[in-house]
Amino acid sequence: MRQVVKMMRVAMSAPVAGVTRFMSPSCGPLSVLFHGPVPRAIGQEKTGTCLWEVSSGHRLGFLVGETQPMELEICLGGVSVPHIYIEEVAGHVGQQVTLKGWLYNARYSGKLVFLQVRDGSGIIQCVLFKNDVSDQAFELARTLTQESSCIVTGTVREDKRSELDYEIAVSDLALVHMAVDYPITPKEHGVAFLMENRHLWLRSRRQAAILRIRASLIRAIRNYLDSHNFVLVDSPIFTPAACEGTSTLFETQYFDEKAYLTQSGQLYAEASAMALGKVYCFGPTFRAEKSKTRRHLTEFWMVEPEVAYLQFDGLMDLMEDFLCEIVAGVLAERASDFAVIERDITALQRVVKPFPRITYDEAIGILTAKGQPVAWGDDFGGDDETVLANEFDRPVLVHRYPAAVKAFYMKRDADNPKLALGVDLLAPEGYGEIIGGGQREDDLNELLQRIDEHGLPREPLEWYLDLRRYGSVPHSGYGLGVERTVAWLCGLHHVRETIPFPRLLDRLKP
RNA sequence: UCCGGAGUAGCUCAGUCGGUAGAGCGGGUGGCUGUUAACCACUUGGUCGGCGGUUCGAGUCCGUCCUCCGGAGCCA
Repeated sequence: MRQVVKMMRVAMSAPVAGVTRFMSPSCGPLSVLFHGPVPRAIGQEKTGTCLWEVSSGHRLGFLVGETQPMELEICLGGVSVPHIYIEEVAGHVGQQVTLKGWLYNARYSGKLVFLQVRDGSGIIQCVLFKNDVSDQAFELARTLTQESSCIVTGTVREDKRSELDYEIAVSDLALVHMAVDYPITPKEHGVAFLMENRHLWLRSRRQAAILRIRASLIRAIRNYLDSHNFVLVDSPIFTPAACEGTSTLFETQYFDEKAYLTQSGQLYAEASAMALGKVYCFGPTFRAEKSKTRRHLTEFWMVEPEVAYLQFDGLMDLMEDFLCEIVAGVLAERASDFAVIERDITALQRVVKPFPRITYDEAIGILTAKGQPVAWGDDFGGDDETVLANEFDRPVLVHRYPAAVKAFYMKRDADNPKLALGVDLLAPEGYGEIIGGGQREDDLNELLQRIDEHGLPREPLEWYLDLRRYGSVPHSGYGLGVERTVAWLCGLHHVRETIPFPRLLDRLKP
């Protein structure tokens, strides 16, 4: 809280040039309020009022090259007004604070101005009465444009007329930079336009809330794995060749040879698990598939835990416990953001153990009964997953798929070799598969046979086969797609809003 | 890649039967001491996606290309 001990007022008439020095009689912070043209020393060119805080010291010097008159208020020997974030205002009621942010929206009513200011942590309404502030500050408030950066000083007070129950009674306002013709107005816009302006769209209340939820989810994932003694061992982004399946890879030049961007860190995670037991990798993944749906990105983030000596039933237990804890963690941390995006979280609060577990065969039965038959041996489509998920009030685990539709490294079910020990976790409300996992084939000869059946070359997989030559053990793991999970948590129609700068089939910019 | 839809003011859109290019928002000016995507008055603003064709005349009809949107397959 600022406690002004002494105030000096210095009026200067134009033209004044050179260095002006003020000697402070004591140590301590120094606040300077400039009325009129701001000195060049601050790097400003526009007229206005500027709050300049000098951390400590006795001497203040600046260039005055303006041709307009200038007036200074110098507050000496006091404590400067503390800068706080909007999310902290509840703890500063009745106190004078400084907010540093951007203008989100404004309304004017004659001698009264309402500024909605955002600072990344939230949005708060700042009120200026003409009679309570300087003419310069009031004029600035009237002309401040959307997304102009500004510094607000004022008193926090509770007021039910404001959306957040709090508002700032402004005593001073300073311009940092005036924005000109900000493209995204407070009215409605189309998705195409917003995606073109994604770098600015992020500033909107809704997008910021989604990104905070994403960050919270990633933190919850790391917290879970780190606290359960998983070791973070990241997999490479550059990979030498297509090791898995038919998915298209992004090709890039790696000095004198070709390299590909990773489409999964799993094979490397298996090697890491043989070294460190319980591991996970967490990074971007690239798929050059020509997929054009609400569930697909060409670049997305995936966390892939892998555990040595973990077998199939234990894997499903782990997936279940993991998902329950990370969902609960995000709900606890970001309740206000779920409110901002108007997500009804009662469905998310039902994400508790145990999850229903059904076999592929049982899933086929459900789909047939629901009038959406699937031939045995086919994989499920998006609509099939939605029908299955709608049968339950929480995520469902679908396990033991036909081996033919699963990757070469999946271990076969000992009770039925036509089935693979793979499991997908389907999110409720039609969000589909957010986790895919399985027990890995640990027998060298079986694995060689699978590789041949899938028509894959052995040579680039020799290092992977070494894992079955030198102390092979049963092991399992899974991969969770961050964006699909965020889309489900937020109730979004499309994954493109779950990542700051989405990369899609037809979008590489911005 | 396939199927469907759309491109008109900075943004969201309307534009009838082929006959002078429209609205709201935004920007600008003025008004208003409690506004909530504020409101009121005035004002500014156009390569009708590109190219070609039909026609006295094309935003409108035809051809073609481009871009975007939605969906499918594949997958997280």
